[in-house]
Amino acid sequence: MANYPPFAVTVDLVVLTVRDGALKVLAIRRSEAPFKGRWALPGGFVRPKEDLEGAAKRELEEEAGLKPRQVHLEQLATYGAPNRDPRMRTVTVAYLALAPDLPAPRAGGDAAAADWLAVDELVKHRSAFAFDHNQILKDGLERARAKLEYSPLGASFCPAEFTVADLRKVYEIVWGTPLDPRNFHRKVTGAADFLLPLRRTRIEVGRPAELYKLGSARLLHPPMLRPTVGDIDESPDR
Amino acid sequence: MANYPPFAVTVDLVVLTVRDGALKVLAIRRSEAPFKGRWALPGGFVRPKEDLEGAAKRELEEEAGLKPRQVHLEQLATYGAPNRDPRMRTVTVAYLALAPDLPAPRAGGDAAAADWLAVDELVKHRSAFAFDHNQILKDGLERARAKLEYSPLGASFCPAEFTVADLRKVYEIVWGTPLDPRNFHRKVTGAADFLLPLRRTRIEVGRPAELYKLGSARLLHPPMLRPTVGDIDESPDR
DNA sequence: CCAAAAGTGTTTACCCTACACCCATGT
DNA sequence: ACATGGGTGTAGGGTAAACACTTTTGG
Repeated sequence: MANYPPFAVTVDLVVLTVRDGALKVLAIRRSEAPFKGRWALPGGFVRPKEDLEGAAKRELEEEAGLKPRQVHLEQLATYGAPNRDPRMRTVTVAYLALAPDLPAPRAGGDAAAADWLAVDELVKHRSAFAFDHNQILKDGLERARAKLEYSPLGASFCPAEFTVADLRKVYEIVWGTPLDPRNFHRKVTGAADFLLPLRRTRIEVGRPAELYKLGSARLLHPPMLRPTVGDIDESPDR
Repeated sequence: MANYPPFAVTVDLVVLTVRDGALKVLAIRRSEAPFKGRWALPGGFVRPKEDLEGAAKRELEEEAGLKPRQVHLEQLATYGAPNRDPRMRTVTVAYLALAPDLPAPRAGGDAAAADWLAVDELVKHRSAFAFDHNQILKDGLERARAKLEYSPLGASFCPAEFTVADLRKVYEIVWGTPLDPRNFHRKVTGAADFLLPLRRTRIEVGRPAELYKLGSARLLHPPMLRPTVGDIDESPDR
């Protein structure tokens, strides 16, 4: 017990939001070596008397200016390859955060620049985050996409009051696939305790849309299924 | 960078198997303070040049006598409450392992006694594992139960060659609920690439059963749904 | 022949997809 | 009136639950 190998423990955050019609991830431009000048996920050391989720919430405030209240936060996975940080032996506990499109201060406490990067662009250009953050982002995206199917998590991207169309756009953007508005509507309004109607409407264009807030259900049952991409015809062109 | 709070990093294992018609978890009797004499999950420190999964595999061999080859192993979650170990600040990365009922050596390298404990009994008696291992076990059970629905993971509890009835018993034991043998049969044999028939049979009692090995599918589609426990009638008695 | 378990067929209900259609607003 | 999106109805196909029934062995 007296002796054990010492590790540095950090938390890293995959903070996702839907903004300008695209799925975006919060990234920090590194101002120090290693990987100076490269993008990285926000994160930092866990303090001696802080629990892991507490550290994640603190970083969320410090680096993203986001109040944990408004954000869904869950543990994603832990990464600890011996050489993931060239400076020292580090284990990082990654958290996934889903935030509505708030007018949040972009850069946090640190001097480094922070920005929302479009996930599609990152994937197209093979990203190039520092450390193993490409993998962490990939795992976070997959978790978020999978969870939309059976959880009320999509609403975490919406403001407190939203319309069915707002929610549908979140699904379409996160999944990158169009959904039938009519079937989507029936599905989410039909699920017990999933959406709570506010008996008010909001007008944008066309018929006013009913406003909802999230209900008490923690599961969407039956689940919303992602359209199977290559079910019969794999090639979209031609 | 020069200075950071040092942590001890450990891996803990939730090793599940089906044995004597019950779901069992591998437990170690602690021979040292704290929690001396109490049951705990097997685990240990991660070594300086070892990655996390490597550490989990090493513990699997050392403490359970299980070759990682025969076992499904996946990361479960990470636990790092500041006081989870009274001796020092420790973060543990928990792994979930699913093993067939091998004639495995019970006790491993350590002097401490190891045994398979029935999960039902533990839950009934409010367990009482050391540290936060009750929570870790609970999370591991939930993960295992959920994954049976949509993955070929149930077969990890079976030997390399098994019958549909073998697999069904795994599901029934892990979920604690009876399943219709006929619908189960149709479902698992109907899913593409899920089971590979070996064109041989095995005789126990009654009509010989076809032998199968696991196919290449990594997903069971459509999923096998757990019977909803309290769908209408919550009380089983009366 | 009977018991026991393996495996098939059939019925019914539900859910999903697709799309026709109506509704409520702004211009 | 018409454009625009919000929302409902409905027909067809597929999957699941329940259970009758047939098959293949051992006693």
